[in-house]
Amino acid sequence: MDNRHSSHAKVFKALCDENRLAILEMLQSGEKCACVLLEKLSITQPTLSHHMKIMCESGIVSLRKEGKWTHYSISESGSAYASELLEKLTAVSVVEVEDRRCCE
Amino acid sequence: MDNRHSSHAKVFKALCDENRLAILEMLQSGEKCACVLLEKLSITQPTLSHHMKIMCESGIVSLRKEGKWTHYSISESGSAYASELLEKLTAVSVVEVEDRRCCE
DNA sequence: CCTACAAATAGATGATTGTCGATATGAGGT
DNA sequence: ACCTCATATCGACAATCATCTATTTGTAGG
Repeated sequence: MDNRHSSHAKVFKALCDENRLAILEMLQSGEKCACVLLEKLSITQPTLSHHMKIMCESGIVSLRKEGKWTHYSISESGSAYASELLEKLTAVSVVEVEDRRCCE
Repeated sequence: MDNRHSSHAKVFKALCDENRLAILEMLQSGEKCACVLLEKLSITQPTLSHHMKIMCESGIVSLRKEGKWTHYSISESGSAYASELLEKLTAVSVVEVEDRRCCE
């Protein structure tokens, strides 16, 4: 339907999986290498890779490549965007309309 | 895995669908009856009912029954909880650890 | 070059989810 | 009691998603 809605949904999809939330929690203490994340989760390497892709594409996580390794961290700008988005989506307009009688 | 993570994921799942975001947008201008929401979306009544259940269970939306009708509105407390949750999940701890060398 | 290792991609599969039509529930009005 | 209308629930189905194994890509060292 609305393209904007599907792009917004993408941001929150990053937060809809238990493993991704666990990853986010680990990243709160700072940048982590994929291999470190991997050894603390009960998932395989391709699955981790898949989750990291989703999180990066949502903007909430960013990555830094260094030789063979990939380091992930929480993107402060991406997180701020997600927070602003959530605030905007749930903001109730002050104008409490009178005639909200709809069907009677 | 962690029960807490799956309960947190539930909150964001409410925001992961285009139709649900469209509904949320409609609710921003105030409480709406299900029938009003229905006529503006290209989905059937059972599908709307399903989406509203998910949104109510997430806490972001609350409902008020009035005779035959059900009126939905954005829950300010539920939204505030979601916002706080997002802030907490993406908060980076100030202690930028030195030895984050992981694998070399 | 060749090997070793980290991460990404491809393809398959089972689970979850969004969607529908059909039916049930529940609340008024006649 | 019965009918009508709004909403919820049921059961089925298709699409999406998380997960796996196998393979490819890419980087660094011998």
